[in-house]
Amino acid sequence: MAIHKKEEFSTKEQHLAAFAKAISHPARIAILGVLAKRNQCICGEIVEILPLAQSTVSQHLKELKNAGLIDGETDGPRSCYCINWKAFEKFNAEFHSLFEKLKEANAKCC
Amino acid sequence: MAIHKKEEFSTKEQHLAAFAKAISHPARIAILGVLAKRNQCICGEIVEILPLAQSTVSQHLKELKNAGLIDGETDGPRSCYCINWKAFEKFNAEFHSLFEKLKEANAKCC
DNA sequence: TTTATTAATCGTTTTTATACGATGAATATG
DNA sequence: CATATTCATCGTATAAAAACGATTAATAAA
Repeated sequence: MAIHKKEEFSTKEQHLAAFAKAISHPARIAILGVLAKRNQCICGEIVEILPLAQSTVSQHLKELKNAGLIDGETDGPRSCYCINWKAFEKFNAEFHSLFEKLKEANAKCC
Repeated sequence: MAIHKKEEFSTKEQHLAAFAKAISHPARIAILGVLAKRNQCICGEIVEILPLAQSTVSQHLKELKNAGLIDGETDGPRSCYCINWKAFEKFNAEFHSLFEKLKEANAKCC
């Protein structure tokens, strides 16, 4: 990609795109599902459920955390994760708002 | 990535992830904005607006089309694109449903 | 204190994404 | 018919993502 051009778009577009990227892998959607069902759980439990190696799961968790969708805190030698519902809600609203704004813009023009 | 593991997740997870990937780049979100505002337009118009080369825009359009989010048909030497609102609505509903299901699963457990 | 458990990080490999210029095919215009 | 316009595709380069095994750091247990 020689040069990244992502910076040349609006903050809103970048923000929404980053969120979309966070959930653009089935493993990460599956992780959110596990966390929702159990409210919170440690990395090892997720590794047992997903068909992925421990290091790979850890990577996906890191990305979800960077995107703000989950929180994680250490509990002894373990790491306990849970969904950040507030952030998730906010992202959900943002996405819905994109859809509504597109429809609105379209209605104005036609 | 040695081996792809995406296939080992559920169809629903794969489907939603693919949709998220389609809108996971600011350029593609911007393209949707342009299409919504003008209802339909040709590739060249989008190229004039975005800070990207013609071939790059064409690639992004192809991805949006593959994801089903836009339709495109040739009009002489031009290619005219527009948003596939039905598909977009469906994806929007699917995404919203993910959020609701996560909340529901979480409510059951706590 | 030694040992085991847990998970993050490192290093590496392979695949995919992003971006561009150049080419080519199709159609429109002179 | 020759030329110009438009855009998709090709080839290429670089960056990022995805996956794994191995290592390491931290804590718990023996």
